[in-house]
Amino acid sequence: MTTVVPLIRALERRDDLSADERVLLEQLPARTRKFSKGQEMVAQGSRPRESCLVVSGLAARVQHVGDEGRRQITALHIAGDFVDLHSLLLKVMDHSVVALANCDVVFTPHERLLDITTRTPHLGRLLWLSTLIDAAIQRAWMSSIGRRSSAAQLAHLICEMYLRMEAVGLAGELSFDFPITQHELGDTLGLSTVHANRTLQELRATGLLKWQGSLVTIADFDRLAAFADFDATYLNLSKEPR
Amino acid sequence: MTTVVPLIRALERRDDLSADERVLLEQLPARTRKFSKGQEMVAQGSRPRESCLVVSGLAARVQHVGDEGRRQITALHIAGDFVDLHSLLLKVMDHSVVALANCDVVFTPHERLLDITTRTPHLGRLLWLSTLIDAAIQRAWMSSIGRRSSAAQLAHLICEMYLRMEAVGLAGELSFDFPITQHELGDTLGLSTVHANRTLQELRATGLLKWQGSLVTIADFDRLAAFADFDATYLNLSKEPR
DNA sequence: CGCGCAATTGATTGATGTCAATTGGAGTGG
DNA sequence: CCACTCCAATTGACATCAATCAATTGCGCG
Repeated sequence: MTTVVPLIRALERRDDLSADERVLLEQLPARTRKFSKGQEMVAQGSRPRESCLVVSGLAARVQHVGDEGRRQITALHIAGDFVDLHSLLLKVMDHSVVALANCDVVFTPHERLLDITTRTPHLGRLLWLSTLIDAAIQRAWMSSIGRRSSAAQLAHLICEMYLRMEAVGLAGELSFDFPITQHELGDTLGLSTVHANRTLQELRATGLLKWQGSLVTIADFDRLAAFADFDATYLNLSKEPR
Repeated sequence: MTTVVPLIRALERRDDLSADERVLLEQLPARTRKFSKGQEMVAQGSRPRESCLVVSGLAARVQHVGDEGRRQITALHIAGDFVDLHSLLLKVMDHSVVALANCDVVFTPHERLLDITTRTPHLGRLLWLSTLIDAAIQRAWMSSIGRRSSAAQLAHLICEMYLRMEAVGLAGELSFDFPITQHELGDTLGLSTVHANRTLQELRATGLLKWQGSLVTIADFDRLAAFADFDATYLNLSKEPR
């Protein structure tokens, strides 16, 4: 099952795995499904019996607000991200998961994951950790939405996505593919589409980054990070015993 | 150790505990400390060796943004909330925890908690669950900050806090004690103090709630919830096998 | 009584949303 | 290859919302 390789790599970024643990993960039943741009992979209000992992593409957690079609994207997920471990214990989805680009996604039954947490508590903790990192990212976003200027907020997001992409080998020389629509960008920043567009133009005008098609290129990471008041601690990209 | 009673009650709200599990929890070493309003109980950037649980009072997770003293409150915690399980695996705090009112807080060593996750995976999952619920609340807040009008956002917060207080027996007849400053309220809603004040007045003017001193009284929960577009699913207040 | 902090107010500026076009580019059928 | 369609990106004008600045009021407490 090469499909779980991204997961193994993702967990190993945070802590060492024993050979046994790696085997356990490789033995996970993995049902691969493809989703095309715009498709919903997990529905708000549903009670999933499997959790899913993004193997390639870009997925978003989406929450619908009010009855006028407003929505907020509360997380973005790339290859190696366990998008939906939350439903393992939360049972009822409080949000939906949508493909923003074509995605390959692997589904694994809840009972097998629970089994892993029982048999190897350390692996269980690493899964737990993965959801804790999601939560840390959510806090960072919350602070961004609430307290940063729209330009700084966008810059912050770009710094984060670059480092996350870079960590899984998806980034080039200060550049990465970010196939997100300005409408969707607005939904993640808590801005209208029009303002998302203007914010993006403002950031381009500073010369700190280029954004052509879906390719984002950072001119100077340190200056961009300074502009965004970005501190990567919350991404937990370093390896520690957990 | 009667100090962990709030924790046991909190976990039991979500799933049944066996007698053994209850004993394990009761045997947790519990160092009780008092914090007065404004005091910091966990510092951003630190590496705690204990996790803490609020026994009484009101605590907030705070994130500092930029260098002009801006800050965002990313969570509020009341009696029975395990405020700082996050540091158990995250290691470095990405936020600090502050007392908004005088608090009694219990600290438990990380190694004992890790030990529990190893010995009783089910209890480990319930601790995990507690952080997942925190994350679900964070998502709801994110959607509120990003997509709701300030009045609806405040109404949403009130609905949430009422149900949470009610669940631990801290609410009266549609009322509860909410000792939060308008400045702090602004920091949780992502608004300036002045605007927090005006939003509060606006909500008072609708007649949906009263707020005298620190006592919040909801006139009509259903209408308030409708106004706020509030759906309690994310609070996971029902009991399920996890 | 007076200090100090929280709450409140008014005036003004700045940021963001909304509405309504227009432009641009990719894909499609002729 | 061209006309056409669709959707994303962009623009301008305008209306609202929210931040800021600067007082002022209210209240608990020594």
